[in-house]
Amino acid sequence: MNKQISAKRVKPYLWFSLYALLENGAASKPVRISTVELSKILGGSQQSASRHLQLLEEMGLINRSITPEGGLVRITDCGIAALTEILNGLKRNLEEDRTESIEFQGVVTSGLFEGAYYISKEGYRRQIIEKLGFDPYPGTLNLKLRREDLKKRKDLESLLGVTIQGFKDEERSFGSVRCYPSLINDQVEGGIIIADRTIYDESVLEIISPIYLRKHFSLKDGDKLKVLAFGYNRKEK
Amino acid sequence: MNKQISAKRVKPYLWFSLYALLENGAASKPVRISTVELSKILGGSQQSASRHLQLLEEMGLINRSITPEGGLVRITDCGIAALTEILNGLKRNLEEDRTESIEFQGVVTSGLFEGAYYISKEGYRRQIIEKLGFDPYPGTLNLKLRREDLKKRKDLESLLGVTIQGFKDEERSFGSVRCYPSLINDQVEGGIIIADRTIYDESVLEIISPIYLRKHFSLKDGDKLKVLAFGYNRKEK
DNA sequence: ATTACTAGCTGTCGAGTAA
DNA sequence: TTTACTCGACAGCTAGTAA
Repeated sequence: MNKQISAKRVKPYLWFSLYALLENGAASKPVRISTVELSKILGGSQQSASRHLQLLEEMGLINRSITPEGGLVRITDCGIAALTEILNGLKRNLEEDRTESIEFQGVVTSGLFEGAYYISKEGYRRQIIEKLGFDPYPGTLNLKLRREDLKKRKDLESLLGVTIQGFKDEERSFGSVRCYPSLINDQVEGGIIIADRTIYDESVLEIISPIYLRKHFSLKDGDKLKVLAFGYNRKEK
Repeated sequence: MNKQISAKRVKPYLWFSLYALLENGAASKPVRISTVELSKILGGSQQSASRHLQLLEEMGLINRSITPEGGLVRITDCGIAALTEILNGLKRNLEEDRTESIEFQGVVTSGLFEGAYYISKEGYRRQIIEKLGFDPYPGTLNLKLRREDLKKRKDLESLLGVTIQGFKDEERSFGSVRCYPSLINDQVEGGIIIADRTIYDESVLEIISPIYLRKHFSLKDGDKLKVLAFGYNRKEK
């Protein structure tokens, strides 16, 4: 992903051309589409379709390789971002409040063993009991996500979770974190913790649970684990 | 909702103006917004914003009442439809496969007592046992939805459910139906049946369950019932 | 068959301005 | 302050055509 082009910077007519490509499956894989075909879809001329493709490519929103049988077009990550921006805007404003679940898979890794310190703070613990409905084991399990699940983490963060308020004790202050109720390996309840200012990289999920997960599932570093997280769309009415 | 204007007929630049209005909360309630304010949001001139509003109104996508303090703008059902069309397109193509839950509330009504006939057909029963995981009580419960839940029914239908295939017996043929696994009154598992060619009006949900719900909850016609239905976004990858 | 250039047309934009 | 008109400028469109 190069320079991020906000969807707002993409002119409306080009955005709709990009959308037409999306509708024709150019998101995940390159798609064979001629300028004549695209013009039919857009309801314009072949010349305009051609120009749109040139401009979209120039802006880095699509990749193409042109052959005599028609161009091979694929939307870039940057293009997907421009589309997703509008998707999120529409969802925010049009969708009812619903719960959604997102499934993650990853492998167990060792963290910095700081989790225990934070979780055992009464300020956090009390809220977890109250809002998540369980008394957390004093420690967190770190899950390194598969590459293909990185995008899902962003999806999860775009959902509403349970907010655990920050607080102060004698020594220092602790920031707010969000928590998404989760089901671990289809079996154990728990939660995913997302700190608003995280010290972890985005490919690691921090998991809490009422029980000691490493022991319960006999987990060693590198073992696979599945986590099903729940969040809400935000309500706007 | 008058003549249905497909989002495809709305010119890109007008669609984006409509989207800007949505982002500013003009979906559910009228919103006070002057042409100067709108022009700032759109990054254009006051004159263009004014023209866009005129055109959107002409097309029936918004309603306005103009006052000296700035116009009061509300997006019409038709306008919402034009926005939703794009939302659904984006969702279909960008979203991962996730389960979503939708909650319905309604009151128990008497149906035509045909449910028992259909459910007891082995062709349906076997599939329900296999795909839903329970042996259905031979009958359906009809739930008359609240007005505000009618839209949710469409949301539910836009999700993927479990398909119960049609079949033939000696006498006649039976059509396919879709079923959405559900939780009734937070307690009993069951499913919502949506026939592809329904004889019921859209404000009535047909519910199946392994138990006789009327007896279990001591239900009389007019009693309230809550149903939480689960469906999947369609996968496109 | 393709894509994409040039030329000329059309429609959108925005400054000025009226109501 | 508003909204919205007129009209000159030009962005984006299409037809014709080249490669």
